[in-house]
Amino acid sequence: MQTKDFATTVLSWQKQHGRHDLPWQQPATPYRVLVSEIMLQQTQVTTVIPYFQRWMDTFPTLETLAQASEDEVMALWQGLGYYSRARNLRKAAQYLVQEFNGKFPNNLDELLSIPGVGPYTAGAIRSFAFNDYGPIVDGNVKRFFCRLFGIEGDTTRSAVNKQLWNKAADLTPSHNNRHFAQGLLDIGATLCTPANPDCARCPFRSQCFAYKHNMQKELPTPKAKKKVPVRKSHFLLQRSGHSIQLEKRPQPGIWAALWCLPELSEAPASAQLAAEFEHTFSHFKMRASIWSLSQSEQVAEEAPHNPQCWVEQADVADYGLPSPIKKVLPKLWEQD
DNA sequence: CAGACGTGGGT
DNA sequence: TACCCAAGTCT
Repeated sequence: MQTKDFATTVLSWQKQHGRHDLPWQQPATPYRVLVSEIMLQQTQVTTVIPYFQRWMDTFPTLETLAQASEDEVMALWQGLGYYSRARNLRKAAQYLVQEFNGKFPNNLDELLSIPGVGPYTAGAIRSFAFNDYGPIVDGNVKRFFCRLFGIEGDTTRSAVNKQLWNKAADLTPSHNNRHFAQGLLDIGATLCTPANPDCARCPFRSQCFAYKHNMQKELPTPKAKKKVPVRKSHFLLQRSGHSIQLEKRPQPGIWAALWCLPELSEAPASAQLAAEFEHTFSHFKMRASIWSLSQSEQVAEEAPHNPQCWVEQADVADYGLPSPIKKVLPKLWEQD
């Protein structure tokens, strides 16, 4: 298929059936595109929308973000996951203000030098913000291309990945990139879905390898699934009046830079079990116990390596907490 | 290269 | 329920 034919079909479909009312599309300024693309990494559109709105209300410009504290940023990002994105987004704003005088570069190499911006996001910024040639390969495009062209094999393998990027580079037009990129994503997100793709409405049906060979379920090649290990975690509940003790999580590691109950290396000798929870991450399952010490034992703690603080119940919302911790907090406040 | 890195929606 | 996996990047 020729580049022009492919692009023409995508653009035509996009105009009629694509998404035109996503919050970050109007207006698609470089800053708004950057924020949305970082938020959308491995995260669904419906989850991102309220976070994006709150973010823009709080940090309307690159400069306001560059001046924000890490804690402010983490508090706004709490619940969205992959928190390095939030730390990097703040660094990105500072970097762009310092090194580029707050004006976004539009070439690939300089975009790739921005913290948290990889090949996909760099291409997305070029396409969405500058309407320039900017090939993108994300999960949607991978799925669409693997089916359309009959590309087999684990898409995380470098050879397969390279093949997909070469396809994208070839098929991406030199005009109308904003609508082309959106069309590519929308075809993947609304037609060429992981389960039960809507082939009947697909403009590429007649050329699709997977449709022709009835291999929609086999393509893209499913990843080998690994089972996640279980790790035991212990947290310390210390209360004083209406306040609770929090500790800033170290970096690197899970929940880095969030505030959390202090984590212990093992269960305390004489302590009361205040609560338990299980939380499954992408790569392990946490089985957590929360321990409260009696009044007399409360001071007996080693010098903390991480910042600690006491927070009033009413002020907890100002702190970025891990989701399962935030969920268990009401149960903890009820206790004596 | 393989693993770390979160959470919630959809089936 | 359990499992897949989402507009990926960094180390």
